[in-house]
Amino acid sequence: MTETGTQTGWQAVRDEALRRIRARDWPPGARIPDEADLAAELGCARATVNRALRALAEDGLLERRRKGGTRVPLTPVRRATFSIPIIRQDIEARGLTAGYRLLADAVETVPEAVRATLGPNAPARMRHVIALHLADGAPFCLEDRWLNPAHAPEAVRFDTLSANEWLVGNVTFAEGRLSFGAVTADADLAARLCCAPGAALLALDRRTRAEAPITAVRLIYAPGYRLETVL
Amino acid sequence: MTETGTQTGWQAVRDEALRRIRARDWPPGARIPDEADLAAELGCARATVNRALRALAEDGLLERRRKGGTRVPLTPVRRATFSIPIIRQDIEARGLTAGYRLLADAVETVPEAVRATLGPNAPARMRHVIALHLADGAPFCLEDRWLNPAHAPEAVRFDTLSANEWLVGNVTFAEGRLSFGAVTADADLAARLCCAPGAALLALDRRTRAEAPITAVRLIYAPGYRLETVL
DNA sequence: GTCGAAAATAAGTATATACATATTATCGCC
DNA sequence: GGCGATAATATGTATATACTTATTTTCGAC
Repeated sequence: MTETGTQTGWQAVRDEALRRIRARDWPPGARIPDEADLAAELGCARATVNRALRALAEDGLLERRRKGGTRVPLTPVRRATFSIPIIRQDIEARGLTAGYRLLADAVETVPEAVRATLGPNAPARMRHVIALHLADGAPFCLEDRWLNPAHAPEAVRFDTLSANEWLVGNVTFAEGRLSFGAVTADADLAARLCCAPGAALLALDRRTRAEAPITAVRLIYAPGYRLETVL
Repeated sequence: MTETGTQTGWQAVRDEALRRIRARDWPPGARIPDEADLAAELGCARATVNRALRALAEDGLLERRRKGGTRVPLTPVRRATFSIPIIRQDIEARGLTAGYRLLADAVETVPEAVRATLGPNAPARMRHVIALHLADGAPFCLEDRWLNPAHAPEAVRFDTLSANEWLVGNVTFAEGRLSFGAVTADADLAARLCCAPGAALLALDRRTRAEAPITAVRLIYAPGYRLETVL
């Protein structure tokens, strides 16, 4: 089929499907024509339709089942994808100069609250690395990290390069979990992030592992930090 | 090529590529073998390799360029995908009973702070809908929404069905933005969410539009709410 | 009407072939 | 060494054909 603008065939099919969903030609709950029929109607290959509809299913806008066909869900679960860069690049992308200050780095016994989140094969003692990331000299986020010495022996120093950045370049993980929540700045946290005690701060928790845990980190952002994406 | 377990060929190729990235067979910054070479090595079609590597690129783990080939990025920008269900289903997925209470619904002049976020063709007056979502009778989140009457005329009532849910079933959008951050509970918010004033709360903002804005909503979650995903 | 088995079907995938296109490398000229 | 043009290349996409597989429907026995 002919393209419009720079769109490729499968993207044009996807957008036509979106248009039909939006116009309620295909209302919520409805089963849509199968791939072969759509291909005939739109003058393209079944594989092209498949590619287009799979993309919409990945975004949560369609539900697909072999034999069962493709439906517009009654209550779609929309998917939102956020980009998670390394901290320095997050800062630089905001047009700011990134700074870094290592605050602590010692092997310590892992507190039970952290240990409980690590999963199987967790070591009893890990490196506890605390660092402050600055944007144009002002606190941007605090990195509070437990790090498996098996993956980052003490010879690896985080005096100038953050653990956040070192890990990305040196360790790849098999599984990871990411979560966000809000925390209240206590006096210590407020001092480090230069904000009022009691301020609401966004906290990002990430745990990664291979056969054993690699790291558990909490990034606590200065007030006002927001994660954004397009839907 | 032969599959392992229930994995299909392209998934097996993807996982082999991940294994090589993880093992640093393909270190950060390295250009990896091109698709035709990998296809020959792995005993499958180039299209199969293409499918596998595109998936990794979509996750931010590889960078691809026509002619330039495929590289492991020096500093990958990992992508994290969150599922955004309707609020009632978010509650029910936690094994809790969803409740709903409409607190306010009136056409009002849109405050400048909200209006500024709406983009072109924003109406001066919109429905301001405030509702509380309950989980097992306890406040779960507050829905503070500005809604374009062109998309939801006043005849549409939100006494028992939330705007959040009604919109999903009745209006599809062309563009949307999603962001979240942390806010501090003031006295009013604390009363509604049954938490202490000063508590840190996760706030999720969503704006959707077609030719004109559809809605701008802020969901403010009770303390402890976390957005989670796997990496 | 229920149940298990079999058939049918629609999506999921694999491949080969071909073409498109965004880059990167090379070349000739200055 | 720089520049613009050209060639080369590796990914991106389209198609046809075939096969796989997860469902859904149908069927026959009871």
